[in-house]
Amino acid sequence: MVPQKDDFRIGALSRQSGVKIETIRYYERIGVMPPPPRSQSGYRLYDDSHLRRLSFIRRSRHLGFSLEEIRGLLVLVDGHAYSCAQVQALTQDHLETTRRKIADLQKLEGVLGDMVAQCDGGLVPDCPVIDILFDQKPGNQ
Amino acid sequence: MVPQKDDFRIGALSRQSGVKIETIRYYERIGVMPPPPRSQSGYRLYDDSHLRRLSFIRRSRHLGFSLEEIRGLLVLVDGHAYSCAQVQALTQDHLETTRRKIADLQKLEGVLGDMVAQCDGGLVPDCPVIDILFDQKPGNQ
DNA sequence: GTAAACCCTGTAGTAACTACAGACTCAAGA
DNA sequence: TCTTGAGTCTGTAGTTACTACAGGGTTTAC
Repeated sequence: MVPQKDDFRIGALSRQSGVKIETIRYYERIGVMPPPPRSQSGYRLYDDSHLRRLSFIRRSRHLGFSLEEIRGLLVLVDGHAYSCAQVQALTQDHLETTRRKIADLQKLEGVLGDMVAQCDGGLVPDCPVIDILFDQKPGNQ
Repeated sequence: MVPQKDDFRIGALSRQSGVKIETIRYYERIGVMPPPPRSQSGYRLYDDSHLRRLSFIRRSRHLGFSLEEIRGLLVLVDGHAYSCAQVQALTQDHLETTRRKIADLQKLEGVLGDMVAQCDGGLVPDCPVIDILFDQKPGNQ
């Protein structure tokens, strides 16, 4: 492929996409980014389609999709065979996972909040938080 | 140390604590669990103090404390030099981190929910979720 | 021409585990 | 007592998603 005016190297792609150079190379290695053409000196040459794909990956990562989930989405898109139903199902799954994580964290928050509330912040080596973690609740002694 | 009646081996500790054998050995390797005495044949021998410490670690992990945070707590406890104020501060930090995670996930939930809501689940290769991820919002074309 | 920035591949590290492999030990049953 | 399977050991490597070099080649700006 002859270098084109709109080709850019990995540093430029990194700056434009907000994804680190090393991460871009990692994505290529694990296959979610296609290997781009190279210059005579071996430099990777990217065009706008790569930038769009990388931005897709980045947005999806920011939304908490795992790389494997992103790979699944990209397989659908690359094959031009996806249906809106398929994508919706994947996204719905992810949404439900997110909700479960929130619920788990909220339980945690509750427990932690209770623990902290039992602390009077004194200067003595005696603390209800430690007791709880050592399962030495006042009722257990 | 002469084997004592209340000594038990790693499998028993694993069953009693709910922490896997390999994880126990990992905790020892990274220093949050002390190396226990050994039998003549080289088997690790644990007593109730180890079980208590491991349960502390497990509870803290379940509460989302990182191993490094747990290490910090254990340093305080081991030195018998902690104050309730120190522990409270660490726990409060952790509580605030948990709250931030919840907030982040709730934002995510909102975005994902909006995305899914735009899907009519059709059978055609045309999906607002994909468009959004490719930054091809209707208003961007 | 020079020096710094850029890029390459390969390797290894992070956090918190997890899973072998190969070899030794123990315990239960015959 | 012998046998066999379970238990344990150390060492190594893998998981996920990056991240950070090292050493060497290339490009760019002054």
